[in-house]
Amino acid sequence: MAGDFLAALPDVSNDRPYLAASEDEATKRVERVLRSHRRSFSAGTILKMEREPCSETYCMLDGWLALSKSTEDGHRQIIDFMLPGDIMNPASAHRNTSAVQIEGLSQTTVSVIPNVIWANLTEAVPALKWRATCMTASVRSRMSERMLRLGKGNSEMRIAYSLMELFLRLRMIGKVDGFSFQLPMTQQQLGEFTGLSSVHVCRTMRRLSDKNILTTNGKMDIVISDIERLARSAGVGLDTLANEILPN
Amino acid sequence: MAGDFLAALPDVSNDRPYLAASEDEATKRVERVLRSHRRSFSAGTILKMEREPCSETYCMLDGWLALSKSTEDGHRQIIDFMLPGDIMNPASAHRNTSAVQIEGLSQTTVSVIPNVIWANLTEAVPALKWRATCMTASVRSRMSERMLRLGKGNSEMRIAYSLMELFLRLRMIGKVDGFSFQLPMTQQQLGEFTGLSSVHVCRTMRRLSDKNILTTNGKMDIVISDIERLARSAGVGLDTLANEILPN
DNA sequence: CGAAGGCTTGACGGTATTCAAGCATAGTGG
DNA sequence: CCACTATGCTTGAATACCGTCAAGCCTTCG
Repeated sequence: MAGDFLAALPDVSNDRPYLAASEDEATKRVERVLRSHRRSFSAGTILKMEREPCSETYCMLDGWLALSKSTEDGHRQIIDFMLPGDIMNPASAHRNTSAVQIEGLSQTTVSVIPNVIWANLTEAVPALKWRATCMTASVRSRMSERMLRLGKGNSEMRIAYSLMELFLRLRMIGKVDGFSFQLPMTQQQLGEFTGLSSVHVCRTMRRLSDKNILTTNGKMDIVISDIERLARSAGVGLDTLANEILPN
Repeated sequence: MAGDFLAALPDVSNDRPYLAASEDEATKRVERVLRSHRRSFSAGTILKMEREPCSETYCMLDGWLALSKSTEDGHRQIIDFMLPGDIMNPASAHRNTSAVQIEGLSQTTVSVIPNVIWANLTEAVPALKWRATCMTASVRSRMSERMLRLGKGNSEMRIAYSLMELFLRLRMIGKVDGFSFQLPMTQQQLGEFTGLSSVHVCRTMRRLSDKNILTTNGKMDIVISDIERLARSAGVGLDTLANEILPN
């Protein structure tokens, strides 16, 4: 499991000459910390509410989490999804409360690591710190892309972009089979991600389906049948987007 | 100038026992680096284009910057504004290109510090590193709040929220006089920030003005006359928002 | 004084929301 | 095995919100 957090890393030792412990020892230490703070949650569990005290860093081991915020009148916006290998600190600027609600979309395994321990760990394992830095940039990049489409895109662009983003992220962690993948969420939740009503998500996906850009079976099993046109609908090139939002 | 980046800091030495150089020496070193990389730009200057190579960290000394992304058909979304005291690294996940376009909205002074130098500096001055961490959380928090409103809010909520956010940020750096402040941007640009057309920005601000919530003079000089009702329109409490988005 | 840029207002049309009803599927208990 | 329910997807109709187009006005600057 811990391997997930170190294996995919670029060789950092060349350009960042930290005084690292030996590779093996670092790996073991990371593994130990991840294991000892490991917790599992079933789908639908709310791990943290908005503004609840929070001083932990979350390392995703398996499953999906949704980070969301809600208005007083009950509307909800999903800010981001967390997938295996992702690292997240949900703290607001005040540093001791969570800026978002954290909810499991599926059976989920997470290491919830107190910030003090996390700080020590990243000090000791530069590769992990580097990974966290890349993650921060990755989150910011994809949030920016989504903001652009929330502000200026129509429903087709929003849905197409979201599917592209999730496809790329899932592909990186080996969770797609060719061009098909499954999203553990309802159309309602995809709407909360894209800023659309569930009804309009349905209509928009049908339109994409009618254009033979993708196929669905009504259970959020997606097959992209024309990635080029999907990318065009999303308003971004596949490789361009991959470079921008995937941590390297 | 450098004082701006250290003065407002919380006393970190208590809960984060880094081996810090003496206060004075650290301050001098930060001042030296900031000064030697200082650059000034006039309003309208584009400092960086989207996807342009970028390996620098930006420390705002004076003025306003807008970070934006554009669609192929020419629509633009302003992702965030940078104000004096802010620290930003515009890198995408790929780490060597900028995820956003950077443009000056006013006469601006910035220290543009190569990442290697920045890394050394923050290693040597823990207070600065802590500030950068707070800035990261602050940016993420306010982006989340804005995403919520881009996705689920109407024009009044978007405008009201944006004015609240900018009011709070400006107040923190001493740029408001009571409840009045100036925004160095056109209604077109405020629309690019809120995901609205300039025409609708105009109408919405007029509506807020008709309700006696604020007054404008058509030159982006804003006076908030009823902060409580502005907060209600924005869908957030003033203090709640301050806690969430202002670095402490 | 003329030109340029930005604000304002009206009219119109398009996109997305809401409300409502019907359908399909999976799970439950008799 | 079969109602029965709950949940989510689908589709239609009516409505609301916002964008676009267009014209007029004001201010600033050369």
